[in-house]
Amino acid sequence: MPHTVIEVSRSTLKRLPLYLHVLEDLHRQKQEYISCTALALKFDFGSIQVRKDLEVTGAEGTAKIGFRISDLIRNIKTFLGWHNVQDAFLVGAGNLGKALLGYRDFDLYGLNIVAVFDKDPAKIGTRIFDKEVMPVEKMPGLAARMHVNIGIVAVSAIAAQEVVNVMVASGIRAVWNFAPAPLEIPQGIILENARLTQSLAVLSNKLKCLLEEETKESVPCPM
Amino acid sequence: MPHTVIEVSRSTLKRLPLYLHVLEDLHRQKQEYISCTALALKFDFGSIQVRKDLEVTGAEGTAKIGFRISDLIRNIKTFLGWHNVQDAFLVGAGNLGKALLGYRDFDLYGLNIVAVFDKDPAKIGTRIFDKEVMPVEKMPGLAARMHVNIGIVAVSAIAAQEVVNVMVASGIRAVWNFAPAPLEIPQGIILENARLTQSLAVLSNKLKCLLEEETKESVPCPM
DNA sequence: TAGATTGTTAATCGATTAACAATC
DNA sequence: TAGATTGTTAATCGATTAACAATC
Repeated sequence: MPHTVIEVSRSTLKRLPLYLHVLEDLHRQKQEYISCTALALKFDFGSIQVRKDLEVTGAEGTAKIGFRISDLIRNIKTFLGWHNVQDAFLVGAGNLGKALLGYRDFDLYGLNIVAVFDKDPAKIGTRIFDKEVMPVEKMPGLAARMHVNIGIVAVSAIAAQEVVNVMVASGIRAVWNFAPAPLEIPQGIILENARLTQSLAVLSNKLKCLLEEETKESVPCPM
Repeated sequence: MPHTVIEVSRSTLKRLPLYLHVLEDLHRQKQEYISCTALALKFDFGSIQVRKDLEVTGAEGTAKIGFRISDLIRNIKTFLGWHNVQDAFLVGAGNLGKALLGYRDFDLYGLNIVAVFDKDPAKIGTRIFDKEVMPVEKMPGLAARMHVNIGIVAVSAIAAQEVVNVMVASGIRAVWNFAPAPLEIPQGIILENARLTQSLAVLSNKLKCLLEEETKESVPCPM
């Protein structure tokens, strides 16, 4: 049987964790089934979209009843690869790095930060959430030994490219970048930007529009 | 002259800060002009898209030369509303809250965190980056007095809805949410989710695909 | 002038939405 | 049975890409 390529849009991929959060919540409340219609009510998009999205994970529902919540959770997690927890290296022991280390739920999302690195000699050797901060030079050796695939960049924009270069040289396959800088990576390495300023840009523009509308008695904002 | 509505896609809005980062970098290096072609090289999308995006900000270039960098920076910032810095309240003095407070560049992006709130009595009264943590109950009074429009939610998923309710009651117009929970807000209030798990989902799925490709000798990943 | 680049209009592509038969 | 919901195919909508004239 030929394994067909499942084409998934970035948009769908981004909505799946939203469903997951709600589903896990309902699961804790001992609810067993949910329909797309009911699930869609939690969001500002329709039930057809929810059904389409769930379809890609291979979830199957029953007419009139809906989907078994435990099945959906399992399907989404498997689809995202969150069942096999991946080890990750974090570079940057600043405020953001600390926040990421302190986020206890990452293991639920398939991520396990196993080591922290920094360039600052003052930080090296200190412990953050029970993890020792190590010099960046130690990354290549450790990456190879521990078979780590994911690297998290939590340094300044200026330092980011250099960090990524070390990561790539260390054999890291996927980079999660929190620095507000465009990074250059070789073909075959995955780069995902978690840029806060993108989200802030959307917020700012909408707010600007809203405030202008009020003061200037101008045209309505497209919201 | 009739003020026409400028329809801007969310995608364009999200790319604008990317351009801005690069442009500010070039500006620091005293470069004066740049063409769309040159700017596009920094990203994994084409020059036509860059030109289209810049168009919405009202930027004007000259053939053969390109765009004046200082003009572009001004146009983008104005378009996003980042020239008029907005005051914001931050709720949640945990690790993420601290990281956000410590991010010194927010004022460049039109955001100025003026106060921090928390529910935890142990945190109230302490100082983080020179800002005193106050009880959430004080928010409504302060919001009205200080005319604060933006509220930043940096609390757990369970506490998030409650926090937003207080924000809305306080007269907050735009909510920037970092909690992994779908929030209900009344019409007319802006909600923007900065969810890390969305970004992580994309990364995880790509990595899963990459790793499966290697082991199973299966079909290539759509990257 | 020649060639690169802008500005704008048209074509393509993909994602969202709608429609409807099948099913429990 | 009737009605709600799934699963799937078709239509619409919007964003990206291409094409090309205008311009410096």
